[in-house]
Amino acid sequence: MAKSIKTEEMPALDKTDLAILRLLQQNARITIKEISEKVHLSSTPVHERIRRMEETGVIKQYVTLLNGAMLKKGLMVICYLTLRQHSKAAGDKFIKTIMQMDEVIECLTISGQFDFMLKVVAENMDAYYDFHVNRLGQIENVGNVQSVFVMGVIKQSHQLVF
Amino acid sequence: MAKSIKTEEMPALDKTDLAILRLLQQNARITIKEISEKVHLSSTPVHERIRRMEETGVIKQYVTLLNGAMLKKGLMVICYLTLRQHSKAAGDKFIKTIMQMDEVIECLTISGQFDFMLKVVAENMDAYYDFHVNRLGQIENVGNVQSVFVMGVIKQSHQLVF
DNA sequence: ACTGAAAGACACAGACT
DNA sequence: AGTCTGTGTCTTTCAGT
Repeated sequence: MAKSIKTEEMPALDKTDLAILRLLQQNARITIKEISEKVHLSSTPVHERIRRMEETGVIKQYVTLLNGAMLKKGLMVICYLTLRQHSKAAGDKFIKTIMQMDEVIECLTISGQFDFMLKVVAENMDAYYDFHVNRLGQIENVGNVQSVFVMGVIKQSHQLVF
Repeated sequence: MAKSIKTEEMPALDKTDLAILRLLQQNARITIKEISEKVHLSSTPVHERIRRMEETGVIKQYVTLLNGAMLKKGLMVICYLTLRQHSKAAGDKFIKTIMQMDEVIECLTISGQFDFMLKVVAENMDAYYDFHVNRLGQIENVGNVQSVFVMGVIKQSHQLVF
């Protein structure tokens, strides 16, 4: 008999797993040896636990965060928009287009008066204006668009395990 | 004699630096050896370039992205708020409080009708309600608060170098 | 599920071009 | 600014508890 359907397969993480995740969250390039010392285990079980968490999908990705201002990506804009029609096909087409846009580093579907929230990076205001008019504006089915400019980044954490 | 003051020290990144960043962005745990092979260099200059980019701050941090749904952090909320007074002291006090709140994984100062945009993670709606009333609501100087619920994450990229 | 040992791979520093 | 080479350290596998 089949097990009950779950949205996410839960691999039952223990305290050691969470301790390992806490360390990896803060520094993805930490060595397994250093983790082992901090969680008071030899490197073998730490290695195996990380491998398991990568496989089950608890660990999604190891990424490097870069300084936008030093890479000509100093402007960040939050961009809200509605679609004119909300059919599955229309939504999928919009999503497919957004996925290919490198400047769009985040896209969320949200509650409220707008359908989507985009986080867009650009070199400056001219570049953003170009994106707004010539790239967003070219997508069919896009209704209202509203831009909110980010004046400062106070906090940016990626820690889901405290 | 002192050098002229710059907001960001520009280390003049060349194509090789950008290629290295592109690889590190996608996988922070990639080995230097593997990078060297892909950029057609020996490991010594790659090692030195990475060290320099870490030091100058182009590389900010290596982080591990985890699956929120598997860690009882399935709910994401965008929370907008205004402060009642906008003095430097009042703002700093608010920021200090936000910094200590683990559930707040992002905080931006924004243009428009609100002062701040917060990204908050919670286990479920009850937990978020508790955060809203007992944690945010307890901070003095907070004026209007508006919550927008994230229904789906379409895209989440951290790539500033394409 | 863990330890400890051992082999292989890698990082890192030095000498040199 | 790069290659090559050596040494020490880390990863990864395996036998054993």
